[in-house]
Amino acid sequence: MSIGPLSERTGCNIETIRYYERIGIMPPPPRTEGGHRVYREEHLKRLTFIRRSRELGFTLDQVRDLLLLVDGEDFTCDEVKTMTLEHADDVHRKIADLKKMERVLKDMVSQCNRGDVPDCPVIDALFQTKASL
Amino acid sequence: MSIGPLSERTGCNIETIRYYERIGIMPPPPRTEGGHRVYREEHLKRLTFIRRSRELGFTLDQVRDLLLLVDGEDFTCDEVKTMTLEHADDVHRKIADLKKMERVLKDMVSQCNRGDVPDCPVIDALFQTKASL
DNA sequence: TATGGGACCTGTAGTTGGTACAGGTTCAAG
DNA sequence: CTTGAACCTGTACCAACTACAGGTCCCATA
Repeated sequence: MSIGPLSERTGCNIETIRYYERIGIMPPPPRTEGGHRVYREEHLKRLTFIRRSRELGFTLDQVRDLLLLVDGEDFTCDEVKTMTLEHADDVHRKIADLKKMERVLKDMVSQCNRGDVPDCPVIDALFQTKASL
Repeated sequence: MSIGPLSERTGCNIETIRYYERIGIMPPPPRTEGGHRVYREEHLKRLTFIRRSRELGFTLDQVRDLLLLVDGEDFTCDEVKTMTLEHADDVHRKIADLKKMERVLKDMVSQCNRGDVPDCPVIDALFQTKASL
């Protein structure tokens, strides 16, 4: 399988696959005589793992750690669980922050009923420091 | 007021203030003979506006647009309202995405009760493509 | 077997929103 | 007048890709 099909089967951009190889989270595959990359099922599996982890918001550094555990085969379920829970906490905090933002934005907009006058409560609110965030 | 005090009063990093000037969202202030930047209340007000907008998750491009409206003084409340609502929608979508992530992460972890065995349902799940996201 | 064009190659630069120096100058207090 | 804190410019770096430019390879068709 060349890089195009791998890209299609994983939904991962070709440039991104090469990027992953460059930064060392995908192994350099064998090449044809002419220099084209040749992939096998193991590469597909690994790339799927990476994409799935990224979709779930793990950073590439976290993915690297997960892959170390996978590659070493000496990981414990507990280590993985800890990493995942820590990440879940991060996500949880982000959600809380965004909810605050959303509330403030909606509050500002709700002040705003006056059509096309130039006096704008949203702009006024943005000039206030730390009103309610 | 020099850049240090402006930084302290706005909570905005000195390097960031200079960066904002470089990209053109803060106006170049007058200088002392020796070349040090000298700020007045109007700069403080503008930088506060920028920081507040950033805190609420507006991108610098959006801030630029808001500032155009503010500077032109020909904006209508309606334009600002529209921009803010669009941004609020973005935030809302991000929250929804993160909630999905959180749910999947917690689901994966909940499979995981087995202490220190090497067989790990989280890792297994990461090898699965698009199980439930 | 020749050929055309799509797929592939490398290397570099750009994106967003800053941060982190290095190496030099200025300001102001004592 | 000295000294050291604050300031200056310019460049490089971060994540996680994306987007070229300019060149090469592969393989299906004629």
